[in-house]
Amino acid sequence: MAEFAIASGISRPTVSKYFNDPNSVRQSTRAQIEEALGRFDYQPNIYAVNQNRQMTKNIGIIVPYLADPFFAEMVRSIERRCIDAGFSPSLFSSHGEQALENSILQSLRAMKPAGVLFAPLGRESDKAAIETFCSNVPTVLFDSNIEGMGEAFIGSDNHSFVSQTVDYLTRTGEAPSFLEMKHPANPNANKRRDAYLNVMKERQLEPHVLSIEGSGWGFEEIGRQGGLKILEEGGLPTNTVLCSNDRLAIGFLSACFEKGIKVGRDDDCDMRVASHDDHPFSRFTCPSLTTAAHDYTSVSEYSVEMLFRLIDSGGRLEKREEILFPAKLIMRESA
Amino acid sequence: MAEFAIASGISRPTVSKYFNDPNSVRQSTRAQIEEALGRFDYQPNIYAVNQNRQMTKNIGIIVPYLADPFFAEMVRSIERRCIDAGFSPSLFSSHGEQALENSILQSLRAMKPAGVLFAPLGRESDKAAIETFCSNVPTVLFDSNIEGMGEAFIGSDNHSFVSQTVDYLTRTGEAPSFLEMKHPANPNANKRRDAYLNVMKERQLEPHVLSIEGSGWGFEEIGRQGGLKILEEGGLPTNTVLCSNDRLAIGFLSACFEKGIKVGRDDDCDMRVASHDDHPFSRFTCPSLTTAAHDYTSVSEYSVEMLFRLIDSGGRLEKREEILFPAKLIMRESA
DNA sequence: AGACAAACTTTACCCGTGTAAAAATACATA
DNA sequence: TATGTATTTTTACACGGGTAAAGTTTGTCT
Repeated sequence: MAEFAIASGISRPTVSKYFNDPNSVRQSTRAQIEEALGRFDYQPNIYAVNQNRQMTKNIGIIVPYLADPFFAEMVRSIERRCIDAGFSPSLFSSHGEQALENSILQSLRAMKPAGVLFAPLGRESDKAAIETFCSNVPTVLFDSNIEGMGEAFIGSDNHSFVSQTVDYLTRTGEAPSFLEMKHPANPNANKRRDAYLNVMKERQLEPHVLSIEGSGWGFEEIGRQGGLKILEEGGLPTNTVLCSNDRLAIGFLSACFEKGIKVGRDDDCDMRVASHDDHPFSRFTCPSLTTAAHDYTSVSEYSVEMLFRLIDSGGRLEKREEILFPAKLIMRESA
Repeated sequence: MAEFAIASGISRPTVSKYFNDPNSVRQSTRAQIEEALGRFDYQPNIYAVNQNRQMTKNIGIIVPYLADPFFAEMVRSIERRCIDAGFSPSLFSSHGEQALENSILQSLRAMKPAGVLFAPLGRESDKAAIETFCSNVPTVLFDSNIEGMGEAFIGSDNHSFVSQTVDYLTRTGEAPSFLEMKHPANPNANKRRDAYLNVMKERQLEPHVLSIEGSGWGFEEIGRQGGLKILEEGGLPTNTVLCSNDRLAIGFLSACFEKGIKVGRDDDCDMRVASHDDHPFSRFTCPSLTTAAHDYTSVSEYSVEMLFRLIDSGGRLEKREEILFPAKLIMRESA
């Protein structure tokens, strides 16, 4: 940088100031530096910069399972917003493993990021490790809430998802049974089951929860296996099934297909299936999946904005904020 | 580190040596340091470390489109291997955009990584930018080859994919037409078309290439739209369709379903559909998709190993290596 | 026990940038 | 043109650890 400063005819501290914020120097100075930047291809050493800056311009993004296109889409949107705001996002996936989540937390702490956007594993998370992390690094949780951790949580309103699907299904046919994993990895699943029970009670309908076995993040296979078992045992109490999430539904639809059960809302169909999330593939299932869509845009936009607010206010919020976005019903062919 | 050194009773240079390689110090010294590490939670400042080390322990991973579960799976495997070897992987997705790919290349250069595993966008890539990058950073290309760039390329043998599916389909029924995007983003698509034409010629069969419109990375939607158009125009020359890749096939299957065309290998089916990649969701399509599987494990394992070899040999290989792994036919219900 | 190599300590300097303080200069306004 | 303020220059130190050189200690082998 010293060399470059000489070459540009500007002092090193001023050049340093320029790189921290091009607008902090006089217009003529800026032009002079940028002219020199055109001649030489100097760029500051990020390690030296980050060592000395009181705070880095890095933002950590942690998702529980990147092979799920839902998170991949989320990440795309979040990354873009971070870059546009002049931050450097670093992406990490826990790949469904607690050990990996913890080690990400540790290496992220070493990165001294300005802030972190964190979608935890959920049930599999090491609460103590997360609590320690959140007390040291400004963190906004998204997608999966863990009570009291992080300075804010941005997610979707599970009750809104379920009430819309239940109401729609009930209005257009038989009331739905609810298909879920017995031990779901993601806490949203529990909220959705509770919402289902509440909504059914309010509507004075009899709830039927179908809990299937399986663990991990291979939801499609779990949905398929569980679906096959239920269909073979003939244990379906209604002709309408509401799945906890789309990936489970994708597996369930494939089980129905294997068993020759026709899914859809036409008269000649045996069963209706609906679900939640608006997974990127749900439009391409056979039949296409009726579902409740996340407000992807709002969740990612608001998560990032909340993090920026948190960073601006020095890493602490007066009180923990929780913001939930409602779902939007997407009517397709499966129900 | 000075404080920690005093606390542990070991000199700072020795502690520094320990962190670079715990085995480089005497066993008793190591034990003493690790005992102190248990009492204090000191960890070296990664920025200071990386500023001074001649080479960082970072490895960059770039994929063209993270919302494609194929790449997400690949990344999982690659990350794990890097971590196990003591490196810190940094993941980037170009999200299908050339501008993003270029900016990733730039920020990666600033990270001075020990090496980079790079799956380029392909047709959309800025060849000049990539060439500059590769000449400055030890790079191994994977998935998509760009002639002459990087020190090595690890990928799948497209001819093996296509010859296996074509032979299987021909052996068990009508010879396939080939469905592809007219302007595919990924160079593998061109190789697959050429392989199809070659194989058909060798077998003395008449080839039929169905090129559909569409650009970008939303392959499912492209496959669906193109499929609908073809089916409506009745332009299908055979009752067997081989898709260039699974995502296209997923879209095509959904078009078939919409049009009431029964896909499968039973006598009452109208059409057979097969494809390539063994996409994580191809098992859950309706019907499940017959496809040729990537050797995910070998490709990721070998890519990482090749990169380590490249790093060990100082960033240059005697000659550029290209290694292709054959496919494995996965017979399911669609053909 | 003696000899020798391996490992460690001490000392000192380096990396490339942020940042503070004081002095000097540029610009804007009346 | 004088005055005040915004910028820049100069100077100096800090960050946290890599690494080299010289001297000292430890360990191993005969």
